[in-house]
Amino acid sequence: MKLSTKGRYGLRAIVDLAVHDEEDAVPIGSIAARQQLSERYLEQLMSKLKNAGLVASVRGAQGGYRLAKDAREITVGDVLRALEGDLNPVMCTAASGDVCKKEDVCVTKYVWEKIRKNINATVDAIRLAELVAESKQREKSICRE
Amino acid sequence: MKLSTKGRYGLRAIVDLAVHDEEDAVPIGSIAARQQLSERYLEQLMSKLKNAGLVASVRGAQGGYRLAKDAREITVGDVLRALEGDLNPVMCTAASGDVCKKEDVCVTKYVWEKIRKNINATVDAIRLAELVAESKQREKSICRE
DNA sequence: ATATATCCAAGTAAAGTAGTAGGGATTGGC
DNA sequence: GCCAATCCCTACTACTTTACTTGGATATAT
Repeated sequence: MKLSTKGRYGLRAIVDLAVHDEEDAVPIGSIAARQQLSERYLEQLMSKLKNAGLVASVRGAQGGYRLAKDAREITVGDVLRALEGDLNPVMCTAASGDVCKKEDVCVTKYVWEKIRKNINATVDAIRLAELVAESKQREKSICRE
Repeated sequence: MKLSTKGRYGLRAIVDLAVHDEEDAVPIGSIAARQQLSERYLEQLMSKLKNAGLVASVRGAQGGYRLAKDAREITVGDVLRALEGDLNPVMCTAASGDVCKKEDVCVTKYVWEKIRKNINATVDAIRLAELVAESKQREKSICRE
């Protein structure tokens, strides 16, 4: 019942990107340096975020990434699902594909369904913009001295 | 972000035990047969439930397991934590041990904390007795013909 | 051109999962 | 007392997943 590094690193990365998303595109290298992540690994995570339409890339020199939409329009749920796949504690409640055959007999399904809904509602209620605001706030308070 | 078979099988097993918990202790073999689980594997799960004080064992012939307390006093949270350990999406919010050093800088911690609280609140709100009642209900409706 | 970037596809060591296997300890019924 | 049923405990193992690393190809500002 753990989130993998994909979700953990990836969320930190997109928050970092959003914080530094001004005129210029933000290269992976600078995010990796600030967040102390492997550059090559982060590359793969950004690729997932791009495929999900959350970030856009600018290739070539002076290239990098920027948010594909406003930080207020991106939820933590969007980010985590892009990185981790379905946020679903057990497969038998999965939206897609092979559903459990014993579903009318199985009482525990009710439990998994409830957990699934709660997790998704929780992460969908948090917007990237909130984390960005909080992050900028902290940065400021550290630099005040 | 998946629950392992420990949690999935174990919850089914303790519900089954609770349903059949009358005069006699219920042996692992009969639970395994009804739930179609490996007897030897289930043994390990029952051992965890026992260590957590949720079930009690009766050794020797005609032995088996029974609930250590009333099904109304056992929550799904108790069961899942006994089987899976902390229901915690990331370690840095763990109650015990090595806490993340960057906790005052890290905005994502807020997210993990929120998920953790929600998951635990969800599973703590479901009592074993509810699942037992539901399970008996279904059994009855199947046997009615 | 060249340096700076993203992009794409494999490969890999370490850890975790889902069991299996072997044997020991208890106890009810004969 | 003996046997069968049962729980108990520890190890082992095949498989899968994770968390990267590696090697290169492609695009573009200067």
